[in-house]
Amino acid sequence: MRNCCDMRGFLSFIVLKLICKRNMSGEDIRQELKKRKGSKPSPGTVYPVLKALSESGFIQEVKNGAKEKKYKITKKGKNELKAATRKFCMIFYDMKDEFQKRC
Amino acid sequence: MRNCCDMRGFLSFIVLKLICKRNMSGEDIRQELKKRKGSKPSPGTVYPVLKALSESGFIQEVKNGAKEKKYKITKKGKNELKAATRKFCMIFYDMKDEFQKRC
DNA sequence: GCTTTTATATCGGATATGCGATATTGAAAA
DNA sequence: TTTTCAATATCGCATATCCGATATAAAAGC
Repeated sequence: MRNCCDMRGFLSFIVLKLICKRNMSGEDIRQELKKRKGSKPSPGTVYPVLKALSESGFIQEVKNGAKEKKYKITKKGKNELKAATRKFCMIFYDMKDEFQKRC
Repeated sequence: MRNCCDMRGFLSFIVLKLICKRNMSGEDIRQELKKRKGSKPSPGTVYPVLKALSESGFIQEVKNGAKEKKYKITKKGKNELKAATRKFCMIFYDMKDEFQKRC
């Protein structure tokens, strides 16, 4: 997640955040993003992100015998997410109020 | 702000949000982003965004006689911001908690 | 065993973003 | 008036993103 929070490409950030909450597969992630965004990201969008996160050591495959690969976040990934979250909150500082209004 | 919240390019979103809070110039915005991000975005980053927002009718130049151009948000810009904010909150739903922890 | 379906993987390409460099403008200072 | 400086403006470019298409693989159903 080299350039996370450089103002473009928050996808890997979100994906890492999602996997942090619970182990997820590529399909799980596509589903979840469909719920949030309205549109389901294409396979060519999601899988390369998973690969990159995996190669960076931020997530790790959980073997469950099935075709579907679930990923879990690693220690390293948690640290990365923490740092990215800090940045995110600084950048989108104002959004705090919006969330409060809404939730 | 055609593609706001398509997961890349949140800069125009932030800029619109900032200008909504108070009238700002390009320099003001660069300063504010430096505070938040750590690095000051280059002129080539900020001014084209202002131009685009202006051409879309989301912001409007405020004549103050000075060299510095202040922009204010327009009615149309407010609507756009509102819609974008709604999307933002849906996508980054989880971040609500983070903000609460932090602020 | 064969077909269908579902999930994963990869590749090429279009796109827009953000930067650096440079030019221009206008105000203030000298 | 000229110089200096700060803010704005524009241009070309490298880059990463995300998509669509396609391929592979594995499970399920028949």
